[in-house]
Amino acid sequence: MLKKTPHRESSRLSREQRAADILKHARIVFCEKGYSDTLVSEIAERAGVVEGSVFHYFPTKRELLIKAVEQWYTGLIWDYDHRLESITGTWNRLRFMIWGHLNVIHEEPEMTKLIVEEIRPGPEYRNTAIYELSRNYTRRTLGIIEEAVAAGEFRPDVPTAVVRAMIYGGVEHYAFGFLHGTGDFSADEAADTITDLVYRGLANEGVAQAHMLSEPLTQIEAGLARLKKLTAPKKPASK
Amino acid sequence: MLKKTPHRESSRLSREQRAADILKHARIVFCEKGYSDTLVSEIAERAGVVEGSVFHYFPTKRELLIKAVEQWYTGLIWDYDHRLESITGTWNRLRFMIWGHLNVIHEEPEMTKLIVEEIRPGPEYRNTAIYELSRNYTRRTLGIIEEAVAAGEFRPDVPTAVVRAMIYGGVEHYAFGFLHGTGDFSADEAADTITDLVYRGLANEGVAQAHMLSEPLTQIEAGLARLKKLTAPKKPASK
Amino acid sequence: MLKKTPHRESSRLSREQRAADILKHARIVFCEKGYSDTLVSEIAERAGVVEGSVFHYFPTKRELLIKAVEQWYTGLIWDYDHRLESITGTWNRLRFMIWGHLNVIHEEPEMTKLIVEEIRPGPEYRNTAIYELSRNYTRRTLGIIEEAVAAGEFRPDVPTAVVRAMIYGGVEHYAFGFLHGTGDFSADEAADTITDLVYRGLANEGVAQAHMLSEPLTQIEAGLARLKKLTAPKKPASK
Amino acid sequence: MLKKTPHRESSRLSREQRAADILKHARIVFCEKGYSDTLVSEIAERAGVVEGSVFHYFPTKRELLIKAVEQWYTGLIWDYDHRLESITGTWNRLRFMIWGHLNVIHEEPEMTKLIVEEIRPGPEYRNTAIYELSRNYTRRTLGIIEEAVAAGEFRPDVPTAVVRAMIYGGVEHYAFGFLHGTGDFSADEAADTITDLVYRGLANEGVAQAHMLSEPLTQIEAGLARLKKLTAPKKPASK
DNA sequence: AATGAATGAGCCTTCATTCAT
DNA sequence: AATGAATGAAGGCTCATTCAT
Repeated sequence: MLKKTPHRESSRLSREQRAADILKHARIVFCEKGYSDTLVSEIAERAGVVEGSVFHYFPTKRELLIKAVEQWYTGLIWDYDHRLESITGTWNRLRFMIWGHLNVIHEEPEMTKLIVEEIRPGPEYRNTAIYELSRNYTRRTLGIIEEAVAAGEFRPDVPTAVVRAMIYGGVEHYAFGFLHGTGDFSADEAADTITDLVYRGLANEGVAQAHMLSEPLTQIEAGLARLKKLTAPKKPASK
Repeated sequence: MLKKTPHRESSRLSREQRAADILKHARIVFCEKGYSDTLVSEIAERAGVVEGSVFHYFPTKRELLIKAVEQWYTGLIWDYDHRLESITGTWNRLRFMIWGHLNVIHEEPEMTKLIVEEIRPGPEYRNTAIYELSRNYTRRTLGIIEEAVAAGEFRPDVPTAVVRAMIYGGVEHYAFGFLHGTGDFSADEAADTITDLVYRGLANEGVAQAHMLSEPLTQIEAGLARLKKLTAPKKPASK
Repeated sequence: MLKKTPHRESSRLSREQRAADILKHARIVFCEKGYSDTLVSEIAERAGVVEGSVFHYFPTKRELLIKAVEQWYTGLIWDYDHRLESITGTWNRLRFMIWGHLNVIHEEPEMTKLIVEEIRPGPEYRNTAIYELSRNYTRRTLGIIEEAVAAGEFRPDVPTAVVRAMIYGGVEHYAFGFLHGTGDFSADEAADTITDLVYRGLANEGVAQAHMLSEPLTQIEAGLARLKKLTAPKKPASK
Repeated sequence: MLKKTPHRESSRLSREQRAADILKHARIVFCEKGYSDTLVSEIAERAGVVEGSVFHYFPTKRELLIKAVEQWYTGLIWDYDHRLESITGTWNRLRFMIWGHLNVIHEEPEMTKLIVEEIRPGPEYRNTAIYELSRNYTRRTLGIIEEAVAAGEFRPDVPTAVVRAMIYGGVEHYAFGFLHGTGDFSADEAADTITDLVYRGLANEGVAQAHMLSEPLTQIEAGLARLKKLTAPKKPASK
């Protein structure tokens, strides 16, 4: 109750800590209310600072949104990217990419909506780290396909850009109802179905039979890998 | 208390004509500026009526948007639906559906953006004629696939909902860059590629043998699937 | 289904009937919604005419309100005024006036609110038939008091204007909570209490005892009169 | 997107000072024009701030009205309440309460109208500080009466709620004409008359004998009351 | 007499952003 | 670095009333 305390009692934080704090609360509020229903004043309030302070760290509300999502997305991509490394086999790797996307949508629908409906359509999307990260990440999918083509597992004339569009577009379209509060879906089941469809659509008929035989085996492999994960130490590196 | 001088010079139109007129101009302005940058006053001005008159016919700006898009969309669907009738053969019919979607995006990118970015994410989408029309229309695609399945042309276990998602989601994802001012695409070429991919993914050839060969493994698969169920529910990737 | 029917099928009514019809519906809507929440368009709709027609009969919405209330009020006053005639004795007549006011409030709270909160505070109140009717009616109360003064039953120096204010103001104040949805009251009990209080306040102490003795007797008289009403033919004259 | 140039020349005030300032000017304008003829923009202008600033402090125009009146009313009640303390004697204290009410109406008719015609009928009245203050204040009047009853100065069976209604309702009804620009009144004379009337109505003198004399009749009275109950409930006068 | 399309003035309200302190 | 009072441009929406037909 010392009257001399300058400004409030807000514990002195370093510039980075304060910014991160604001970012964290911004993300929460944006998720709860959506971009345009979010008031900067509410973010400020929850972060324990005044409105003006938010603008010290972030020039505009929009920038705040982008940075908040970027921060989250960076950790996410890093995580998934890392987990991909330990997976082998075209089918399994493809499935992981597809499952990952489905799973993020399922676990973090609000963040997904923010990206899909706010960030992406925005004019500045292409200058965003989200765009860059997302490009790099989906390129993994292309890489998997290209390797399969090189190995003769997939047809040599696969139109990779279209395939990528069908995978990611298909996943998002499939999950649209869930994102808008209608129904639910299983990421695992959907991942299996989609992977299968894609795999069949791309498979080289010349070697199709052999690979189709190996398909079930790779699934067993994948299942065992997941089981192994459960017995190993929990989440070794999360963000 | 306030005296009004109605009528000015604007010709007296019937309710329907006036409403249609306003709708037409609304569509133009919404396309040019997007929903939130559109002023009702500008729509009124272009339609040659005062702002109040717009609200005489449409209770809110949002309703005006929906009705304007609905009017356009109804004509569009009618047109495409009609053209489908004269096309025969699974591949051709499938291609027409895919090409149609690509073509609309290509020819009317602003209307597409309005639907994809404004109408669809809106809370009232499901009560919209657009939703209904669009459902009926995409059901044609399912119909084509189901008929091909019945005829033995496609595999019997095709997951139609996923296929539809991949077709329409794929198309929209593919055209995303174009919609946002980056690059262009050929509706015809893309239609060919996508149709091909889908057709191959669903076609029946060579599947029989593979299935017979893989049969002994299905029991192991089933067991693994049960294990997967047990490991999956625990949010593996939620930050 | 004859296409030639001019205008709608609205049965041709005489000017008076049409006006009365509009008035009736106006009263209903005004009661349901209050003055400012009532739309002229709704009155028109319920009366089966178009908006413009309402303004053929009544120059403004306000005038419509006043006329609607006047019509109702005229019948009401006529009714009560008529019933007063058959009542004798200062206490009984006073009680009837008080009970009447309480009873109207209790039976027609919406109309009461309209008069108290919309009509009376309005600038044109004094030019209203409601004002005139109401003045004439409350003058009955003054008459009763003056007669009692002349008869020596009440003190000679009774300030009649103040008494009237206390009676009517008191009744309205007492019923205020009920009018606004809080609680209820019994018109009969309140009438007894208020009449008693007024009577005592005005009674001539010189003859107080005698009259106080006769009080209970006049109540008996009144009660018998009411019982008689029940056995007689129902509502002989109700506008 | 829009650049603003804040501050102009208006001196920077503390939140409380600015709010109080706006409140003061709001009260003035509301009194001059009445609630609905008051423009928020005018209040802002007089207070030397922009319209938006008013809404920075008060969420709605209505809230502004309520707060403005509350501020005034609080001071008023405090003042009168304080002055009551130094007055002794039932008659004197009663008269002060009555005179006070009359006096406020006479000195601040606009504020009175605001309360009586805008605040009280409003749906939020019961959650208002005005309601609370007013309740507490009029309870003083009840206190005076109850003390007089306890002291044997007033009859033991005084119906306090009805008396309060008659006092306050009577005062307001009496002053109605003045409030609406017709005539004037003397707070002092009216206070005397009303106090006298009330006092006589409640005083104990001569009552004892009358009651003793009338005792045998009370049983008949009670019986009749029961009969009355049976006849009353049937809407006797509802048109 | 009846219609009903058209009016139009202006209200209340929003909220990201600024900058003197 | 942090504050927080002040901005201000505009925007959607209302609805009684008019008058050519």
